[in-house]
Amino acid sequence: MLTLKQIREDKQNTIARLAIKGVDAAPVISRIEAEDDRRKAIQQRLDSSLAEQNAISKEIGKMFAAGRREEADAAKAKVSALKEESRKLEEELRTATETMNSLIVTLPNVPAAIVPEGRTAEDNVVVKVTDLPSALPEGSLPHWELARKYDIIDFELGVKLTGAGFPVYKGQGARLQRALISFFLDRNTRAGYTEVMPPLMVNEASGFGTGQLPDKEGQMYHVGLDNFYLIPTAEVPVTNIYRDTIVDEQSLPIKLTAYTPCFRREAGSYGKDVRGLNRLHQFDKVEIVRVEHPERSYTALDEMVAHVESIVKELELPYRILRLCGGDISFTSALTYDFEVWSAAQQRWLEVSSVSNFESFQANRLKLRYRDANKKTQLAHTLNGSSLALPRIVAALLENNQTPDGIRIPAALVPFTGFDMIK
RNA sequence: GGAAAGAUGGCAGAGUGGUCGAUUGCGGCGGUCUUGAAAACCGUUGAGCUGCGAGGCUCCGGGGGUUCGAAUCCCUCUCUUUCCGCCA
Repeated sequence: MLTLKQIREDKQNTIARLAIKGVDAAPVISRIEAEDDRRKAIQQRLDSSLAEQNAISKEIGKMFAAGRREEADAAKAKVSALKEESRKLEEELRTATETMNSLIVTLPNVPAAIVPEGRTAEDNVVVKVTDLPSALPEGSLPHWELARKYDIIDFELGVKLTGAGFPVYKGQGARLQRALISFFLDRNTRAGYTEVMPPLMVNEASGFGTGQLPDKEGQMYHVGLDNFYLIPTAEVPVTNIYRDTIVDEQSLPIKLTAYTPCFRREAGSYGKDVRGLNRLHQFDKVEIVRVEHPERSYTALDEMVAHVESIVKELELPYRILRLCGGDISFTSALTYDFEVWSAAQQRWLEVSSVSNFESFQANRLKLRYRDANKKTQLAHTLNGSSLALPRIVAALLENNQTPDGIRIPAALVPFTGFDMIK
């Protein structure tokens, strides 16, 4: 969520830039300001009432000690009256605060200056694109047919065990999954990210911390008996490590990487988008997360993009990098780069990574702060990105590398798979 | 799953109804001493809201209650530890 300070002190700029996300923030901000003014006024009245109650209560203690019982009884009556008043004020304060907060959380993060205008994915800016390979030979297959041909991914078996979107990886297919996970973690730790292995279920507080709750409740699997949620991404447990914490300025940047399965209900998805590995309910992903000093978060974002790019290159996949436009960027992000790899058989781009700077938007909700040189606490900046998500990488590898002799494994991956062809 | 004990500041650990946002120790920071360091000594050291400021308010696991007054009493939830049971 945005900070009140940001909204009030940088009002015109906030309104102007939120317009890039297609949001008319002016009316909401006016209401926030009014509610905040009301809140402050009530709080002042409440505080002075409480201060008086505290003072009198202390006096009462002394009166009793001195045996002045009648004076004490009179004072008691006075505090009772004040208490009645403060109960009402507390109620008013609560409603004012709740109203204000419920308005603030409707505002998305302010996009960075270089976020392009636009409403749909069509308006995203292609920052970089590699050459596309020449068309695949006659008789080339999409990955779901290759998966069957080589018996490496069994979608029907997953339906039997669980349901659609829960594939079973077999033989070289299973080994390829494990190899990719190891490969990604290896490259991330080499780049200075510390590996963590977090829980795959989180409590409500963590869901709120990264903003999945309350809005996207329906997108997560919920374990009712214990009130836990299956994580939709490692971002949730890993970022929540820093919920309600104050870190030393010297400890920044904090760089973490985690492999986890991800669980998503994906309610409402259908058609070609969900074919094969394109969209699953359970999939594997390696994530990178950074906690940064505000002055360095955009440098960090560039580093992360360069890092992810280097991995995609090692996999020898054609790719492009997009800077998302105002309409396509997520609610919480200030600037996002998407990586897409080319699926030769499907003739379409597949998103495999999304790298974002949230500035202090997430940190404000998390209460993630650092102590600066003046010992003041400041909100840190958070960033994260996929490095990388497996299914669509696998889809592209299978399709792009198919040969009459089998599917070729890129050289960088061979040490991890232990084979160079899927046959 | 059953039983018992517990949750206090970065950590350890006092505090069972009033002057306690909290004794003390460790750690951290600043200083004295020293060529430098260590030791010793002195000082300082939680967070949030509000106010130009002085200051005021809130927070002792979460929520609720009793009381003029709650870290302290009551209810409830969560978690931790120990014992028993079960178990990869």
